[in-house]
Amino acid sequence: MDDQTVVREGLVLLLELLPGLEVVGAAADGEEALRLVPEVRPEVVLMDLRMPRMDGAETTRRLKAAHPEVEVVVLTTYADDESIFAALRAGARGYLTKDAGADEIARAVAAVRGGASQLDPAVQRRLVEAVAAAEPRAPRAGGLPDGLTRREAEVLALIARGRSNAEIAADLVISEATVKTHINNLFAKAALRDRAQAVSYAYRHGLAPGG
Amino acid sequence: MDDQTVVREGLVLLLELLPGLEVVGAAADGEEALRLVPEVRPEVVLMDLRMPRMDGAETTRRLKAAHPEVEVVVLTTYADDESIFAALRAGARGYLTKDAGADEIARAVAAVRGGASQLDPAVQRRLVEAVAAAEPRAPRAGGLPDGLTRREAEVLALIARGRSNAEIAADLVISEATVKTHINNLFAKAALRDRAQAVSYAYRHGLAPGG
DNA sequence: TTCCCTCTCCACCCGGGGGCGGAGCCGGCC
DNA sequence: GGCCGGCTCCGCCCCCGGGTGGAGAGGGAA
Repeated sequence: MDDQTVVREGLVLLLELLPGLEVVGAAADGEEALRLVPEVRPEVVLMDLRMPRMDGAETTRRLKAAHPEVEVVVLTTYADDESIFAALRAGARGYLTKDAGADEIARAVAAVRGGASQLDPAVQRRLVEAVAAAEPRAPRAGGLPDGLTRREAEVLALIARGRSNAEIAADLVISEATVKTHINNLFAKAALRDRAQAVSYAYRHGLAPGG
Repeated sequence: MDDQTVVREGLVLLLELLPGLEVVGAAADGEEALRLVPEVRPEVVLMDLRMPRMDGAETTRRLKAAHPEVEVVVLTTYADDESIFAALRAGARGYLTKDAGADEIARAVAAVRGGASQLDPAVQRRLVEAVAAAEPRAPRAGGLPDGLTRREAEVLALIARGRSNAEIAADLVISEATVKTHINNLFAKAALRDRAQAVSYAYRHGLAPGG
């Protein structure tokens, strides 16, 4: 799918030449694509990101919602992080730039049909770095930092959830005075000044609920 | 680098046959590799993950710490999530399984030398799915949530760093009154009650420095 | 020009948060 | 038995943080 007619028709011709690959349809924009897919039942959709009326990411999202079995390979000129992650989150499983040759397109299509992926090498690098930069997610089980007790960690988790002392007291069914004691103790142990720093500490050590 | 002598020597022979690729050394385990690298100054290191004495991830971590310019491509039989993410977090920029052909190894080496990556297709799929499943990390450049202004986001980032109002005022070279104004505005926009909730908000939206 | 938004600053109020000292209870360890 | 650490609670003090209302300067858009 591509909004530039010349590009699209050239691409169709190119793809028809490839063995093991059959072009069942072509669309000029997202809305046309969504109409076309139920008719022609493709296994794989090649998707441009920049299109009029509905962009590729949104089209991909709707396409996967309606037809989860259809695999989407993005084929676009842009390879910025924004586009890449938006497309992949929308459900695309391949991502090629338009300087990819016909053989690379064929490999990518074959890969997604086989449950794998074939991405542009630069995109692969972006993903590698995104994964490498992701937090190593501290193990939830045991091992509290700085000698915090279970109760203190529990209070800390509630602080990280934005609860006030009174709310924490209600949550744990203890008095507010006790909450303050726990807080003072954990502040001393973790060298924290106030609850704002405590929230940050909780996130960095994986003690925040869902963080 | 590989601990099985036969495998290692066979690999060396294979790689020597590839154009544009020169084998400058081979090691049986991580410690030997760390000794060898400063001597032979490789551009790219092929790394097995399962090795005696020091595993590939740890070796990669130390190698990148001592020689950040050296690129590491993992070449292993295992492609479970655990191994993949551990290796990439350790600093590897390529990941191949041992059913990769010589040409794929050559492509991977060339890719990392060129600042890109060439991963095993199955590994690519794992990364794509990891990224797709990851929380929609708000884009750092532009696109602030809930209509926050740049200044408000700046103040928020400092709050998330645990700074007091007075410290934030000093950091931004404005009065504390202005800081309080920004804070009140961003609290209203983001529906926050206090700075503890603000820190949590900052982390969830990727506005916290390093979070 | 006019209007709106952003950024800047002021004064006032007050309630929650944080510091400090002290205390009792319980269970585990020496 | 004695001791220690965790959990519970109390009172007191004080200041930072947050709410409100108001105001002026500068810039961009209509």
